[in-house]
Amino acid sequence: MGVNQGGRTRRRLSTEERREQLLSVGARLFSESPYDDVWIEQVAEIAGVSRGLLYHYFPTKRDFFAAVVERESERMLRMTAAVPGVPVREQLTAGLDTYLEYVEAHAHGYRAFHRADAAGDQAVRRVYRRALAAQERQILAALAADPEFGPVLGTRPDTRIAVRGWLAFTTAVCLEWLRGSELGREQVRDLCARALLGVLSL
Amino acid sequence: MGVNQGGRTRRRLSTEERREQLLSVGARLFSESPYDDVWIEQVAEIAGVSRGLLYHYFPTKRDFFAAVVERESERMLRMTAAVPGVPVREQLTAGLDTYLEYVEAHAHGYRAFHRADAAGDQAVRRVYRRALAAQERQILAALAADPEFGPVLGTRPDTRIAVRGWLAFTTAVCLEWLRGSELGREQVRDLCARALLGVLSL
DNA sequence: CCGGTTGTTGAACCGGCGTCAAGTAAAGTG
DNA sequence: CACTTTACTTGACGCCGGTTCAACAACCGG
Repeated sequence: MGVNQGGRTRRRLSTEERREQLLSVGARLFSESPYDDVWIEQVAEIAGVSRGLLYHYFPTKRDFFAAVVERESERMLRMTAAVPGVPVREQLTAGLDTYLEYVEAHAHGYRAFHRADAAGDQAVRRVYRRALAAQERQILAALAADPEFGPVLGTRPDTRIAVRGWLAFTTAVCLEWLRGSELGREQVRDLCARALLGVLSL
Repeated sequence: MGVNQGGRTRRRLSTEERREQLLSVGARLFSESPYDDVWIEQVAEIAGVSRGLLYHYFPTKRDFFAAVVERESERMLRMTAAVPGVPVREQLTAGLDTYLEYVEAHAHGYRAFHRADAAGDQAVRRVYRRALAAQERQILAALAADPEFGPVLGTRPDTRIAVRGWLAFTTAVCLEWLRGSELGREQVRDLCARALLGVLSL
């Protein structure tokens, strides 16, 4: 009694702490294995907690996954907020630098986040799409505000899709980078920057 | 007796026909719902067949999904085979045209195929990655054979990653295109072509 | 030290996957 | 028209992971 399977005495955390811990474990597991290879029991065991507790914090496994994705998307958006007033060509390099910094620092969460693209159900997808749309909006706004790009691109209908595609490009490159890392951060940054300018080529 | 739930008399197909039919139904369902929202029973019912028969053709649900993905990847590679000798700038437009033709004609399969990216287990992922690697190889070979691109790009380490990223770009744009289709096929083609040339910009 | 609040447990339930044995009937073969 | 072959059905069962819920125990105020 009073002990769990690890042999340590049970610790009672605050709701916030426990929630955070569970999401953290989830991010790690979901980054390593696809959705249905992640056992709810596995999450509980690693967290040193019972299966039932997870269902106290999250209604279903999917909601749990959605929460992991949402937490990561919030963190990502917070870190990559645009700096208004600066020309796109400069802002791009700086923005990509912080983005890549985030990717390196939260590789697990980043991978888990991008699993929501194809793996999730409607609810998970909605969270994912909202995050993507926010990034997209951020970029489009920065482009529109720039005297070099704004006037030209505003009139073209494919600008939005191009930006969305570029996000997919960047994501794929980053995931590949995390995987093998045959490239340095600067190379990745320059490649992605070149890609955006190329896609929008005038 | 002698009738299944649809009320029609049972039809006996050849192994190949039945297999093809099941994969076809699978492609449709997997394109509409994520992996675990697709019941094996649902597939059987739509095919007008018993649950047991599916397990006669495919050992497990995952093998079934893997077979759907593989079938689609084969079809895709068959249709987008490169034409040697032709300069990349010309080949690119033609190749993208057939690719987009494939995407439109087999939208279900295309979507189902790209679910394997994040949804599948190891076996499914392997099939997916093999298909992607084949496309990548195809493009790299075409680039290497071209007098304009070959000599320059062969020396750069980021060419492979750039191509992989471009595939992600193209995929994202196509999925978006299928979804809302605010763009015409020519626009999508030109956008993707511009993207590749831009990424490889010298 | 006691009682209430609340984080937490353990076990049972449910529903889909996967198995199997025994059979049914549609096509080919003579 | 028998006879064989084999695609296909049926239904029952075990298993396993997601999900539920009543009871428990750790902390806190009095």
